Amino acid sequence: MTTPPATRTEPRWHRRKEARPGEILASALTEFTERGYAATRLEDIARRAGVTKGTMYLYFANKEELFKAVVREHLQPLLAESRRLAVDTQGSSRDVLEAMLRARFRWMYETQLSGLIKIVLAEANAFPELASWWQAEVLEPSRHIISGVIRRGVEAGEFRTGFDPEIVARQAMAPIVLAALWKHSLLRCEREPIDARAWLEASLKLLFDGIAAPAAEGRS
Amino acid sequence: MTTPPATRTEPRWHRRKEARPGEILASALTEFTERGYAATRLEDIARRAGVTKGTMYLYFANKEELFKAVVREHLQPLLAESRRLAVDTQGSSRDVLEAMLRARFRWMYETQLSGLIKIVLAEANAFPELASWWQAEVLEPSRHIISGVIRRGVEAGEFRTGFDPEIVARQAMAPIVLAALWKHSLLRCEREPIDARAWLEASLKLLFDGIAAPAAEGRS
Amino acid sequence: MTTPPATRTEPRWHRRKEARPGEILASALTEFTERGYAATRLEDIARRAGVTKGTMYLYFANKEELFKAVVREHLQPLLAESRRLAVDTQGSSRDVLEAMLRARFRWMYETQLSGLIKIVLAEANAFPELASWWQAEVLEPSRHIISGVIRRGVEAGEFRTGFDPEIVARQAMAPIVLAALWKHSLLRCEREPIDARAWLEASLKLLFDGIAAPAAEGRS
Amino acid sequence: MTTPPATRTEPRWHRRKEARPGEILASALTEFTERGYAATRLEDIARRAGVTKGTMYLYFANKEELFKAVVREHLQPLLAESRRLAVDTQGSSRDVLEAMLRARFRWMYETQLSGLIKIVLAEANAFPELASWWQAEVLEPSRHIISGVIRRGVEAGEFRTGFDPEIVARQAMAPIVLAALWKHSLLRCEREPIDARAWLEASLKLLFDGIAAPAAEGRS
DNA sequence: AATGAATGAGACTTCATTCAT
DNA sequence: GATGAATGAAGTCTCATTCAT
Repeated sequence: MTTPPATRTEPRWHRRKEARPGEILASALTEFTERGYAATRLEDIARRAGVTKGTMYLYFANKEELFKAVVREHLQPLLAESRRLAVDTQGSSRDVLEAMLRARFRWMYETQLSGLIKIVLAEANAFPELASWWQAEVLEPSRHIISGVIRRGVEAGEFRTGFDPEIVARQAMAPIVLAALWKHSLLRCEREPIDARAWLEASLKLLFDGIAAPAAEGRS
Repeated sequence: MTTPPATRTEPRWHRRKEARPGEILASALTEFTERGYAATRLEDIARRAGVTKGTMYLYFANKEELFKAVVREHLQPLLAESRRLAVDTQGSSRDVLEAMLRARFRWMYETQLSGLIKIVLAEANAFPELASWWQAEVLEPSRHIISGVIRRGVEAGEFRTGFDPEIVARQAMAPIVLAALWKHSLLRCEREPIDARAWLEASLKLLFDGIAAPAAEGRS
Repeated sequence: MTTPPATRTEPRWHRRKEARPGEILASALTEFTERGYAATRLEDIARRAGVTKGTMYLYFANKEELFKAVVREHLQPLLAESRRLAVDTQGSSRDVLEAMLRARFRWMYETQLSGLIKIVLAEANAFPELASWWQAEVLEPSRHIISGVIRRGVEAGEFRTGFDPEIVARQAMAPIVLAALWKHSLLRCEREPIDARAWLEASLKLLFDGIAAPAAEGRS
Repeated sequence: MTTPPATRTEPRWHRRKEARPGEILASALTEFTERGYAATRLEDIARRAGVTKGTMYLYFANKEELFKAVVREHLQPLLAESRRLAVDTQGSSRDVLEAMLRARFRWMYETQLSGLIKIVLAEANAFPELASWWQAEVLEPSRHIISGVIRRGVEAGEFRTGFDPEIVARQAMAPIVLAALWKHSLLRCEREPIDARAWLEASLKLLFDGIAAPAAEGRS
């Protein structure tokens, strides 16, 4: 009547069914980031997730759908977070921009989003619809928000004129995106890897020194 | 008048021993850049090069060796060019740095080196020895030269103190590297792609406004 | 009434984990014996075993490992049998030797070991480690046991002196080995194939007439 | 008039055209013996013969024809020799038989015919027509001649009755054939290889002791 | 006559996918 | 729901064969 006594002493299979897809997705993100789409074997993903190959087909139609789900699902909560970042800050444009970029750094570099960035860049040609979607959902909103803040700073006389805010926004994002890509590629080959946060801070300083209106000069 | 219908007018192949390896390498660079190492089929490379699969094995031992040869061979002439860039310039540190960065843009973005950058980033985990080599041969020398110019500018009182030249060098290279990566990934998905050169120019301006010594202020 | 035409009555495959390796090994022995290592296609082995190519890789890493496993696995039980043959007999040296050679004939000619003999001879150059192993595990023990019996027969005055027992042992084994090789090569081309057992019996007689001590003369 | 001075100083290509097929056949015999038909690459044969792959097609239609030519051509002179062996001897049946077997040993073991024996055994299934031919041209005549001598010895009262001469002939040839096979397979793996000639002599002694008529007893 | 670059059929091997258990 | 044995399409690689030079 009761569960047999000796067999099945390990509860691994007791994991909630609902947890499975998430575990697979997490495992898949790691593997896809590490090896790229084509070179990743479903068996590797399965092993890391603690399941067998067959199980994955209970949750995802095939490799391609799994891949898309990885991007989609990992991005979802991050997008929500992103939208919150846009409105939460107060103060001078510089303060807002600084807070926003630091938040984005935490968001894009320190989380698994960094892996997603690498994936999307590496697989953009194989999955153009994913790349388009990333453009539309992630990059353009991001740049739009940042350039908006810059534009307001210029209008308020806080920032210098003569720059295209769109391009300043790209340059502001550059160290964040590059650091994320580095983290999953060349970082492990570097003999004296620099601290990404130091890189961010230095480039923030550089940025603000560059765009500060002349009147605002004089601080560090 | 018209070409005779049945007779074999074009031979199935030609003896082109000297030209072949180069054609194959060029084809391979394109394909590897486009699809990544694992997803590229040797037959695709062969077709683009105008040969058959078997021919490639006359020149390269296997897929991996072909891949390494692609990186090695395409980089060689570019490295020579790079060394020349380091010494050719005269004038103020700003002028030298500006010339240097513009040259690097031409060198890294406008040539096939842009594809190599994408390849190395995407395959760094699969080919760590290649990534290490890229670090040692390309990135570190690059950064070293640029940070050297910056350091001299600081010593000459032309550039502001208070920045780590190594990090400024990274930030200076950022738009170039990012533009190169973009070119082979998201660019084709962008609805309103920006001009990479405009991006470079804007970021140069931003950079120099950021690092110019206060006395040097006042120009655009 | 008859089997339904369209419905899948026999499944494409069955789960037969325990039985598979043995079936594949049996099939492989036949094919390798028939065609030699290089000329045997994995697909032929698979078809004979009733599986597909891919299945074989579930059990054997590659063709070479499969080949080695064929030799190793088929030999194992035969070696055990061989060791038993060495001790089971009683009586005069002649009786012991006769029983031993007849047993070896049954063991080497009438079983699949005959195929192994041909394989090892044919592939000795391609797989020297296998040949060495065969030497050490099969031939040398075999000869050692047989020459031991001969030596004892000589000491007991039953066999003539003046022969090197090692060489007599070789000659005693010769018809057995040759018959085994014949069985898998020229036999099927022979117009009037002789009976291998008759060959054995005649050569036994010849042998014993040759080595019998003069005192023992007088019988058939 | 004279040969051009600087170019073509090496006379390798000067070899008589008529020598080419022979060189290729010799090289092919070695390679086929060593590796077997399927595993031998035409390029290996070509290299050993000092020519290129293409050249071989000037003399042989394809790999299979080359293989058959190897067997045919190497056998031709040996068959002539064989026919001579049959008639050249005089004396007692024993002397004739002994001379004949020693000649066959020289003929089959000490020449390249030993390689042919191995080839034919190993490839009998792949080239049954070759095997049949070998049977008809080599083995059966051989056995017929030898059993004829034995038969005459029996009729002359020199050899014992009660043996099938055909089978005695097989046993008489056994050490020769086995030694030839050994030479091209297991010999190189043997730790203490025996001398094939000693093996022959011992087995001759054994044979004659076995078949000698009782009256003829008494010698070593 | 000789070469050797080029070919392409065919082998080995991998791995996404299926499905009886 | 989960498994993992089995599949077979597709990729890498080899090598017998061809043919312009």
